[in-house]
Amino acid sequence: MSMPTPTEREQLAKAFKALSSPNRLAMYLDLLAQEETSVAHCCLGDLISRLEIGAPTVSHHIKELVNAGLIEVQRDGKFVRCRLNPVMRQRLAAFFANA
Amino acid sequence: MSMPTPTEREQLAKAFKALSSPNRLAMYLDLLAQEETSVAHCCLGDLISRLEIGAPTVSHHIKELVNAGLIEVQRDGKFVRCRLNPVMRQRLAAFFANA
DNA sequence: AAAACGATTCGATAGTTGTCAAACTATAGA
DNA sequence: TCTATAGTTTGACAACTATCGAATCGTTTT
Repeated sequence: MSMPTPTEREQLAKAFKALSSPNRLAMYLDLLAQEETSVAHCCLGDLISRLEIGAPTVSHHIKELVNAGLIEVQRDGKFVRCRLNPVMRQRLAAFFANA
Repeated sequence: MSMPTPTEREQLAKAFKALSSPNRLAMYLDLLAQEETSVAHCCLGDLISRLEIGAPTVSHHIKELVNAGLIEVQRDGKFVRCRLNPVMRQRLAAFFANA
């Protein structure tokens, strides 16, 4: 594989930082699982109840994941829907893929 | 893909944490590049001169990368040779791989 | 309009981490 | 054995971060 540019490197580091917090990784895994079972709807409340951390913390973590390009959010009435960003997922897969 | 166990999740978080520091990511990329060009020999001095950080810091980072299972080291006389751990690389590729 | 619900923002705090300088250990060569 | 080279350990510090409680905002429902 080709070496990332400095900018790409920063984005990678940012993504890894976002996934380095156990709770944020758990959130990412949660969304991954949602995707597999094709349950479309996943709002913050779901994450809050599954992980055992408060709403402000979840909100903060979501922002980090969005900022790292790992997930996307969309307001839908009272709720905020979350889903993985497939582009970033693909990029990370490519990063580790052998030769 | 199947969901990781809690233990696997911890290991993943640890690996991501290790790669979340820009300089550690740079070191990992450096070793990745070495691998592609099949230059066998890469000691800490090489990393110290390419990145612009002190020897103690590099030593510390190497320990983190080893501890996270991302690289392996081996003493060889005065030098410490570093290389990627292909098993972990494979696991991370699988983690992001689609379906 | 009022109440309820979901999510965000703000301040504060305890804990973590990247980095350095100085001192130290280990190996190789003269 | 002395010196130079490669790497490690220790102690310290500034910067960052995960988390919380309280207050706030936006939307829906009554």
